[in-house]
Amino acid sequence: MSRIAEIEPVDQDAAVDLVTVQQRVYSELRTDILLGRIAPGEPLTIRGLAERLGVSAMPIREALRRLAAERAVELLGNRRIRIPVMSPERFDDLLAARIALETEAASRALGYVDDALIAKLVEYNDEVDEGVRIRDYDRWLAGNFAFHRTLYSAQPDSVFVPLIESLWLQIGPFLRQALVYIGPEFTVDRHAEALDAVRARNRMALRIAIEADLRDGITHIGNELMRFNAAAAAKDSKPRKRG
Amino acid sequence: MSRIAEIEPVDQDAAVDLVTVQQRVYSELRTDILLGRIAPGEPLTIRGLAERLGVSAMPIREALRRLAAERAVELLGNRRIRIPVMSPERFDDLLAARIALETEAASRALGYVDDALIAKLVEYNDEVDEGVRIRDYDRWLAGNFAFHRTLYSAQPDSVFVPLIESLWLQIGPFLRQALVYIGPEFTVDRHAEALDAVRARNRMALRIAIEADLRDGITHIGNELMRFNAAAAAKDSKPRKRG
DNA sequence: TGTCTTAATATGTGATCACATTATAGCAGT
DNA sequence: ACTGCTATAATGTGATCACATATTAAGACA
Repeated sequence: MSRIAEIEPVDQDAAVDLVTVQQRVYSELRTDILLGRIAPGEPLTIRGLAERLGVSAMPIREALRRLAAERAVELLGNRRIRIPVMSPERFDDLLAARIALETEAASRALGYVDDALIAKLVEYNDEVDEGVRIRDYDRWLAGNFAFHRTLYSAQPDSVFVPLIESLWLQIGPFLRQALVYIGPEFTVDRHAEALDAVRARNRMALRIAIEADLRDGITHIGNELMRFNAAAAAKDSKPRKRG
Repeated sequence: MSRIAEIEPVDQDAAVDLVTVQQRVYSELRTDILLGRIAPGEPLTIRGLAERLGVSAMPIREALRRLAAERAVELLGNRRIRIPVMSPERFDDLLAARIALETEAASRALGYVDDALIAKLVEYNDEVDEGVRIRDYDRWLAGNFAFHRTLYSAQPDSVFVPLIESLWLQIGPFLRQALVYIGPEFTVDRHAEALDAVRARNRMALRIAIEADLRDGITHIGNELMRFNAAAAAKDSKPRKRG
């Protein structure tokens, strides 16, 4: 590397400066899906996304390939890509998988938590409450996921976290829809109990709190699926569009 | 579609005729990793694989991107790709994740099993035994995975199966190494107990059998990790090569 | 007005090329 | 022999183009 090149600041003007374009695209699409900014069943196209994000097709292709492997998007095979649709059976499966993985991940992460991490958990929990207060769905969802991810990620290089995040990506778009449908003030969580269990380093109590958090918080939302889908089916005949 | 095109058999001469080149490449690499034909830590290159499989770089790139999302390969970031290496902590994590997911998946699939599926399970179990008898590692590994996958896949469109297979891909290369190291005749499984539980439609017994199968069969192998890695570390100073 | 056929458009896939950056081999200096 | 520098080779990333095929729009016929 020459001395002249040091003058150039390697073009890190953007706020998020990930090393490759594809990582930025992936990160962006991933957040959109996780927070449900893209609706279930919504079609995506490589060229459309490329134009919208101002990049060529290559980074989009590789980002979508990765998201497809995580089941965040669906490659239909007839040259069509979309966000997967939710069904009662799939929702039940996703909840069961979340409980199985997240209770175990929490239990195994417990040995690594310190006061600094607990402080972050409290912070994210406050974000969730704030999201409910001002009806900010993005903040509610992001805070919720951050709370859980921070806990599980206490264990370094966990194999659980990528699997769990794949489940979140699958449930995110529907969760957002359901959340808007029922309103955030009717949500419930067991974060306080989980925090107590974490502080007491009580493994069993933590498992119970996590399972209760998912079951109460999610099934409550998920039970609205049938009537929600019924309502959606009524207007399903009308076509939709989005770049 | 014109009538003339019907004469052309759409070029399905190959035994495995998946619709896209990338699917064939993915399937091929995936099998190689799952059965441990590629060793942990082994480097891969796009151009090398492209030449070896007789295709261009594009299908390789997309297949590797997908495999990376499944944690079957590792993108180091310094323009280097490799099969992930195993560590005692990661092995312990993988086993715990397998138990958490596979016991639940088995339990949930139990309601869908019929006699035809049980017959297939018996068949795959025979494959495992045959693999032990003639010391065929590929057959042993493939039979084992087929046994479990067939059981879990009894439930249609399971969200568990892709997650579980990601874990298999992560454990495959090491499992093969360990298997060669200790010899297949020292392996144990609890497939018979699992089959009994399946036939009796006994959920709890099935969960216990699956957990025992994984714990006894895998930890026994995994406990050899330390001395195996110690032996490998001795010759690690010598450089390796492979296309 | 509805349905089948046909033309036009759009889309994912694959191939090839250019490029920045990294690793590796070669080589001098001590 | 060993270390540090240099030049060469190799690698992943991104861009652009061609192509087969699926979808959609248009139109003809009844």
